[in-house]
Amino acid sequence: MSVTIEDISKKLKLSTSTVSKALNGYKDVSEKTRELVMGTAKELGYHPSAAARNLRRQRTDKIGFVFNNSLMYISDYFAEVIVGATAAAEAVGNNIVLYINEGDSPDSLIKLIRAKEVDGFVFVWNHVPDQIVDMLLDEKVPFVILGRRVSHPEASWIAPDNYSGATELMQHLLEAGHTRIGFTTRPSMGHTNQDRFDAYRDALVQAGIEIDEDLIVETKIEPFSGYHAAKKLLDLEDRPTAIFAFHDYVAIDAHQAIVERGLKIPDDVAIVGFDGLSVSAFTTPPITTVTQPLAEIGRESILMLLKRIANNNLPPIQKTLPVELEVRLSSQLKK
Amino acid sequence: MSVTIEDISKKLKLSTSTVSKALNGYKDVSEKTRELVMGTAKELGYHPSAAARNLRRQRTDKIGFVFNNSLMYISDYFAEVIVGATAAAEAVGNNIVLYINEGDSPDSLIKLIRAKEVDGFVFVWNHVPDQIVDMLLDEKVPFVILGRRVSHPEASWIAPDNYSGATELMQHLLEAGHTRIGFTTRPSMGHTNQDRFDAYRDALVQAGIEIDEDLIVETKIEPFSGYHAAKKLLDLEDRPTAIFAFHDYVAIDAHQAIVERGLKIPDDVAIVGFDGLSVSAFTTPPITTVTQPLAEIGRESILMLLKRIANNNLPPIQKTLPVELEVRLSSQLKK
DNA sequence: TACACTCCCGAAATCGATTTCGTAGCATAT
DNA sequence: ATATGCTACGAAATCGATTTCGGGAGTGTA
Repeated sequence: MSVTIEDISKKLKLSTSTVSKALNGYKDVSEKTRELVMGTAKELGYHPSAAARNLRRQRTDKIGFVFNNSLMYISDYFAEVIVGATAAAEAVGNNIVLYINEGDSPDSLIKLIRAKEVDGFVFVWNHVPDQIVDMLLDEKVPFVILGRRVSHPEASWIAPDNYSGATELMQHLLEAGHTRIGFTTRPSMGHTNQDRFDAYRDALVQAGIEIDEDLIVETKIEPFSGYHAAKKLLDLEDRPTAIFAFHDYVAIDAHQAIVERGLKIPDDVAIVGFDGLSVSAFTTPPITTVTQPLAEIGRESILMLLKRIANNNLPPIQKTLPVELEVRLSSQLKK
Repeated sequence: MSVTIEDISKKLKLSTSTVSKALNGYKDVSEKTRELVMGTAKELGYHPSAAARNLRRQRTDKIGFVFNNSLMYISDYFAEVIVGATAAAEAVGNNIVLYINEGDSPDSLIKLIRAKEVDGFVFVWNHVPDQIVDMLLDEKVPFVILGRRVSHPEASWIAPDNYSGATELMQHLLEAGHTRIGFTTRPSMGHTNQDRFDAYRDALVQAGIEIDEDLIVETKIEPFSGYHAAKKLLDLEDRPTAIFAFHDYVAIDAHQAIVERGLKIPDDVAIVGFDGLSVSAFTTPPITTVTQPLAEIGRESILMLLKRIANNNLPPIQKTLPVELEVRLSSQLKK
């Protein structure tokens, strides 16, 4: 049996009320008793039962981190985010509970909410369906969406500045003299994809280059999808001299396709990715990308969520974080 | 206010006892009332309060997953493990709570134990100090160490078969005709390192090749450490024709050093890694490695832990999992 | 009729903390 | 002397479930 508050109270011949108040910094406890209580608490190795606290205070000091199975494909993204988030949470005595949840069924989420397993959620998702956002707002559960902005005006989110990142990438490619730039996209245009595509299109238009629909190819969210997309681009009669893969993993796939064709990177085809996954630095040549402050995003998501937990009636917080162009060999200037 | 068991009992004019028993499958409830209770529970959207259950049942159905900061360096290892583990845990209604904890101070662990935040721990650590193992055994907390075997006979662990994996790697290199094989090691020899090194040494001895101490170089657990180690090897007068990096990240570092020297992989220097991190497939050429069934390790660690939670007096479980040699271009046969 | 035995159900204790409210004891003001 | 205020503490309610124990109603047996 573990040490409870009662053990302390009996030993000191005090009431449990007083002991609890002494431990929790209430003012109606004399300095002398407080020291006594603190002392014996440490001496006995007392730590309050989480369950009892949770039940009484109706909060858990736990935060749910919700992933979907794409976790495995973005593991280093995840790892950095989680490190930042965990540190921020632990600093204020909170813990992080992991959930893997596919977006299509809100049932298990509802269960978590009803059971009060956590005080709030951070979604590290490619896509949080509107249905779920509505449900969460309905249930008045504090939540923050990480890595992706959503349309609902009442939702809080924190996301990288995809548009300006993609603009920098395009600027970089245009300055290098590329005029035919391929773009890989996703079948369903989420905001992330849309923003990066908008930047692609706008940059071309501003440079006076006409959009060639042939240069825009679809990739699915599955292995080798970027590989096939790149092949399609390389098969074009008027082959692009650069490929803007909208995600580092797609860039790595494309890299492979290019190498297999016997083409040189960046001389024959330059390639750039997005998101700053660490793997993009390990290819030969390493791939130019746009990096995000991942640990900071993780940290910030926790801080945002804690604010909402403290007061869920605050206006939603929506943050766009600056990104940074990281030029690597895969897109070196043409001479 | 959320729906409690009392709401159901009032609506049906039953006692809370009966409602609880109906929901939890007790036999002393008639089939009729059970259906009634189940029905209105669903109708009202009832889910039992986690805190109340935990308090009364003295268990949380939560498992603590403890990492240290190296998490960032082994993110895809982590990701696969966690996916397997989470799936296994959710299948039996358990959840996973993440903790990042440096091995040196057991204080925060003690707090978690005393507060009964979780029912047990899985340590995904490079190194769990004996001090902590002893403490956990003392406190009778169920725990499993993942990815690394430990000396203490009472500890449960699950780890890859490092010795036979490294043996296969060495066999592969020896068959390719290599006789001078460099090995990168760690300053403090843990079991993992030791097993891989033993296999290295034994394979050489069996092949009648003398151990050359110059070919064994140290790496620290920090970025670029493998890079420097490889350079040291390449600087030798009688340069090795192959490098056995004891970890994929070290292999990637070494890869870079070799490329910078203008040497060709595998013609001038072959290279092999260990652990099957997915990044090792993305280099050019991709790096030969030994893969582990990571998702299974994650899953298995949960099952082992659950057994210990059910009965912590069981004899410890210690599992070695088979690994698989994955030959890639970085060590292709010499002609 | 008496007794034993099942089948269902409810009262109440319990898990371990937090928090409200009341008050004894003492000092100070009127 | 009475009123007022302040400090420091304790009694008891409370959070929401689980679980033990006891017993009424109904059936079967001697």
